[in-house]
Amino acid sequence: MALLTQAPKGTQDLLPPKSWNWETVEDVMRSEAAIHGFGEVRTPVFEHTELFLRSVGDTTDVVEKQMYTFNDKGGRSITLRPEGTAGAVRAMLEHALYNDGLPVKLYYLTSCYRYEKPQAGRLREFHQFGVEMFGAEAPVADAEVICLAKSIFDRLGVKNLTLELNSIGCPTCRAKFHEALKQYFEGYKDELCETCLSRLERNPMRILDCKSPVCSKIAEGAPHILDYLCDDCKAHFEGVQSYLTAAGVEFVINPTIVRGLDYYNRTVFEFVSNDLGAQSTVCGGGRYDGLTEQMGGKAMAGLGFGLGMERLMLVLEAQKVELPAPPACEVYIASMGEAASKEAFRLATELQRCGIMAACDLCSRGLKAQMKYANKIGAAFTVVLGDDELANKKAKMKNMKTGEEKPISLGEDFMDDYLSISVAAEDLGEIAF
RNA sequence: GUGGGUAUAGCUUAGUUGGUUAAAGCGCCAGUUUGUGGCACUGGAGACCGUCGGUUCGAAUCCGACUAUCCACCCCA
Repeated sequence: MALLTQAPKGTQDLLPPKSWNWETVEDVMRSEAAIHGFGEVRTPVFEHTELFLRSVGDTTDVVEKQMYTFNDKGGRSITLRPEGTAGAVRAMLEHALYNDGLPVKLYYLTSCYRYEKPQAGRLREFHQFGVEMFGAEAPVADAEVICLAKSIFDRLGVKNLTLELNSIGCPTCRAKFHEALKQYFEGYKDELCETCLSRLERNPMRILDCKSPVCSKIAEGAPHILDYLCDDCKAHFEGVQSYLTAAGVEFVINPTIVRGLDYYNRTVFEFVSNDLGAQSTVCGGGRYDGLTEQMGGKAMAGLGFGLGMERLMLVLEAQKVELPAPPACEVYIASMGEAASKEAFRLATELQRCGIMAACDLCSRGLKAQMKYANKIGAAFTVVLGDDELANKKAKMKNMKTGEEKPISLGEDFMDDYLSISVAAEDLGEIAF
């Protein structure tokens, strides 16, 4: 029974008026993306499973245990996208967008799916705003992408976000670093937690990220990746920092940032908030220069980020950030009797055709109930229609804030009268549309 | 996947040591001189007390399992 009346675990319905807040935030994102020259890409919710194995990495947790994978009726292995980058890269390569000039700049606002145990800021269906840039190798590109995220937060008025920055080098310098890490942690084999012991062989960098007090204490003395960067990677990382500084963007270097998706190299970054629970990363991203080639396409530099919509909304809520109120009804046309009901509907329709938010009775309610309803939906004006008004082709338009009533024609002058009354009220500051 | 908290109207909650028709506020609907909202008053609808099973003469209340939800680990956005 609950199957029929309860949304699946880890999913959420988005309802008014909250959905209005989402629209507002999404509008800011679209607008900032456009300002920075990014165009929207919409890719399928599902892709061939192989795509994620190759891009995200077949030993990552995301791929190993969190994907919604199934066989379709044609026997293909299909997966609901667990993140946005893979599909965007695939689409970019498939349609050879690099022929349109470089860099290619794309953004998306989509749902993603991961089979995890839900908790604060972590759902099975969640939504990401993300951007991807291809064909730009210079450090300034990293800064541009980071600045785009930053400008979204700034425009929304989000406070207390820390930009944490790191470089995880290229495959060459990372190999040396892995060796150094292994040597260091081998010395603490008896003290490391169980998961970290298994990480020691597979991916020692992850130990740096462990939250257990013992491991993180040990990790404090571990070698820093930054000391192992090759000359090119070092120069690139310094370049990114200098461009960020030039743009006035503050950041802190956090050598423990380790992204859990295999495709990252060089620059990685996160925007973290104290207003969230354990899932404190609102936005995370970085560079993935080898990815296009690894996916069998043209070798191109690439970078981008994903920004969690649900987490951002949680931060906005926690910080009580003021967002614009949903648009309210401008005028409600009440009516008594069938003839008046038709006239009310006709007038409401006429107003709506002019882009004015108008409403009339749809529930056959009494006048008093209609007025109550008008008040409830925040109508700035009401017009009451009865037999007298129909006979005289004249009615009164009431300003719900001041209670003042002004005559309005029901004939050809209706729109003119309506506009002059509403504009006058707006000029007086009595209402605001 | 592992651990802990919670589960009573749409929402927020009360429910005494198990004891009749499970309560309140908000919200919703309708009235309070049959043509005017906000305020106030009156009334109404709305709950198989998460589900199943057990203990008992009797369970919202005690026990167990399951499910959902929240939080943390893990992982990440």
